[in-house]
Amino acid sequence: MNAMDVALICRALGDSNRLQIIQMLSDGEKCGCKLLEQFEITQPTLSHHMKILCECGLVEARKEGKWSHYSLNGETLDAFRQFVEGLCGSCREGKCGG
Amino acid sequence: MNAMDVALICRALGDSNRLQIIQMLSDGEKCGCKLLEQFEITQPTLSHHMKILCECGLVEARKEGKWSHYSLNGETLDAFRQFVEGLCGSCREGKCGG
DNA sequence: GACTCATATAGATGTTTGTCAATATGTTTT
DNA sequence: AAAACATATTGACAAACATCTATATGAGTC
Repeated sequence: MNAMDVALICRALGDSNRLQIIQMLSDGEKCGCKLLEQFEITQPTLSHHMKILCECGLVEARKEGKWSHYSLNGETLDAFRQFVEGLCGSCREGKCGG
Repeated sequence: MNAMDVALICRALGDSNRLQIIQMLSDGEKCGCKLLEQFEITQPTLSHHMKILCECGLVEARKEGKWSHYSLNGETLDAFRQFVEGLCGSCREGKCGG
């Protein structure tokens, strides 16, 4: 995963609503209407957020009839985790402050 | 670390220049002028980016004479890593797609 | 004290972004 | 077929943002 992919993911996670969506999805697949219930946003806004989350690869959409089921993409998430761990690894070598 | 802190960090990392700065700092403390050399941006712009990185807690500034030395804040970074790992953990329990 | 260097702040500007209302698409139900 | 439901798209708009120029602050040097 290159730096541009990471930046894209971070930009996606940089919105509180989207971060909350990710947290909800970490508990398992959810359909759009279930997600919508938890927010004070309109349906088009949720749709917009889901598009951004899908485009950066964090979320996958599964169409089933009129429903869209969203779930985390474990591979992307894991690659992202590895990137963050890489940064932390340097700290353990004493290269960071604190 | 609560969700708002994480969102703030992600917003900071969501800019390619700032992400690159973080990567450079993961190799050890650097002063502002050294960082500036690596980018095609003006000094005020770098200063702005450093402020954002400091405000979210990812970076610490150490003043020494006329120089500012910047380094990663290992604690914040580690807390952030833990948050991301938490999301991944759910995936390992089979709650994610892919 | 004047000059240079490193950094910060202020103000301006064009771009991106989060949001909404309106509408479209496609599916299920009656 | 019509109505209801879930989602996506379009267009508009205000707020946030990245960037610049100009200027200020403050430290070292001549």
